[in-house]
Amino acid sequence: MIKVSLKGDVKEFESGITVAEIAKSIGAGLYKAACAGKLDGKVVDLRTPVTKDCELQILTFDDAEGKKAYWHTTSHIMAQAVKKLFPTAGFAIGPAIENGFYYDFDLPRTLTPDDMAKIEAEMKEIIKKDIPLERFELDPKDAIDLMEKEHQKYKVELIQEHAGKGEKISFYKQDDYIDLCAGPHLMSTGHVKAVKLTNCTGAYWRADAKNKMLQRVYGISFPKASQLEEYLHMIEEAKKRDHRKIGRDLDLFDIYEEGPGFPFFLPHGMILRNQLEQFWREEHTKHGYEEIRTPMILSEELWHRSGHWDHYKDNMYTTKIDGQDYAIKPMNCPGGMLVYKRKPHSYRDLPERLAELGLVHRHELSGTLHGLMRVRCFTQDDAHIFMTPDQVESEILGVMNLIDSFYKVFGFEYSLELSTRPKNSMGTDEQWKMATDALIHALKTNGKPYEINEGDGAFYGPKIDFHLRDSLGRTWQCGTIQLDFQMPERFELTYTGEDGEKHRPVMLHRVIFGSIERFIAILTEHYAGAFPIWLAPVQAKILPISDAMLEYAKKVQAKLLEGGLRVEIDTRNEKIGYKIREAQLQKIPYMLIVGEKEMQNGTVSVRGRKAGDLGVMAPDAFLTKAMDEVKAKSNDQ
RNA sequence: GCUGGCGUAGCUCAGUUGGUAGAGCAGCUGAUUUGUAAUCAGCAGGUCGUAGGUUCGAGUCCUAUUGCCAGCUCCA
Repeated sequence: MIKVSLKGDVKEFESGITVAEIAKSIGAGLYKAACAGKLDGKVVDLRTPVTKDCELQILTFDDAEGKKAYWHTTSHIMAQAVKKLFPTAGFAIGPAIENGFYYDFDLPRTLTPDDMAKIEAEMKEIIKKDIPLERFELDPKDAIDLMEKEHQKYKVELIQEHAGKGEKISFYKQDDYIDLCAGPHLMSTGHVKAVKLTNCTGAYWRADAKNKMLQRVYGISFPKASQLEEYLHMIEEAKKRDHRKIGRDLDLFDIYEEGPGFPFFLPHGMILRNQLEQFWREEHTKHGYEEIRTPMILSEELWHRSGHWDHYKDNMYTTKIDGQDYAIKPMNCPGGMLVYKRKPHSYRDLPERLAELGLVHRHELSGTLHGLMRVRCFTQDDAHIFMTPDQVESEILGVMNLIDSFYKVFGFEYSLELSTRPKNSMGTDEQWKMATDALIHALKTNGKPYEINEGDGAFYGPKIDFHLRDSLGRTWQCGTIQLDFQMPERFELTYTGEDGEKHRPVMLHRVIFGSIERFIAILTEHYAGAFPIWLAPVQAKILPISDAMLEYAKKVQAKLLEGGLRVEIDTRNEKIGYKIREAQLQKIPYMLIVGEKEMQNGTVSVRGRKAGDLGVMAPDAFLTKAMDEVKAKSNDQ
């Protein structure tokens, strides 16, 4: 007999009893809901025998790991359905992802929406039949034989990779469908309830464009039909937040066919942008930065010197002037180098923090363009910090704090990633080690958790990236801090030290918004277009009830404009309900309704876009309230 | 760039087996002068992404091209 502790409740079982059987002994409901087990903190398959005293947790769909097993099983059900419809199908990989699962198939023809419906119907059949998933293990050699017999070349390739580890290879079998898989899985297909295939696209085997393109089918499943409906509803809601749609609707920005990847900023978008830039300038001035602006077109020779030509020329636009070769800047750094070199520097001048809102152009692949999130021309809120080696850490920490303070203003969550030396890079191992160690040390001092992306650094140095999470759960790289020992070398930057000798400064590239364009896109989706009052293009709209109040409305507007508020009047001959509806749809923070009563009393009736009717007040009182909120950058409107 | 889907009025979309385009909203005009999310009526608006081809005839079928969308890849 063995003792198993379940949420602190200790029970005795026969040694060798499986996790699933333990779940069953507790109740049929739990058995049906069970997705996997957690044995002494380790996730295990439900079929795992328990042979010693332990602590056990039965994982269900409500647990992250359970959800994964649930979705992964659904992906196997999809594969079984595909095998029935396409007996010669090749199977690559089919993991659970953040929301649902996918499976990559090698099929004789491309799938149509009609096929998707058929696969879905077949999956429902398989679920109805409640086919048990059986787990078995083979030696690597036998595993390869089995998959070769099944004509599964991708699986053979996967097993060959695992073979070296000398472990047994596990499989799961449902009827005639056998799949290589580590698990864990549900006990049978009937435990999966509501299923929906959501998308079908191409994807390369091992994500390499040189390999064959497979067909990736995405789907999601839930234990209850209502949960599936809720999920689909949430997706619909998220779509309404799409910055491309809101951008057009609110007159913020747009992209036209005439300039793929080159966005236009419309009047309201320009106000938003200018507010962000103003905030940015104020903060940078406070933190000891000096703003510069460098030219957009510079000679090709400069880009050879900087190393961009060798490492980045495929993404660069070029032009000829008077027969000479020039390039349009894809980054601001070389210009910054020239500015640093304008005069001799003393160690007393350092750090020199040169900031630049620099418009850069990069030739991105056409298929990667996405609204303002990914464009071919964008403004980096760049800065290059030149410093002595012993200033490196405090400068990095200073930038990390500055970034943190910016993101807090918008209420953003972010995660940190450290990217190390890529294959195609400049500099010596020693320099890279020094730079990477400096970043790691700063990260440790800063104390926030971070992930490491091996080989994902810039060609001139390692970096710390700041990833913001958007309303759809996608993460976008915004802020980045990149340490650079190369550029100062290449441009022969120097400063005179305390010892009177020439020294090489260290340089830091950094951005906070990353790209103003991308940041505005994320903001637009984050707020669903309802920007806090300090950013709102129109902060208040005066809605006269009839033409008789127009004169009074203009007086109120003049007063508020005078006070620094962005105010418009809806002068149209429409009913008040209509004007309110329009202002609401335009997400204007405050509506000021003026009718007979307000005109006589010299007041305005204030309506908040979220709060509704806020009562009557004098224009001055409203102005004070609104301007206080602007100043506080509050998001309470 | 690759794979697949799509491209009709400013926006959202109809358009039947190929027989030379239609609605709602927005716009304009008129009436209405209105109290917290859509007043009524009229008018105007499109060489159906572009270029070829098939056909007596193409928004509809074929080819190419371009843009958009989803994903791969890439990255701020």
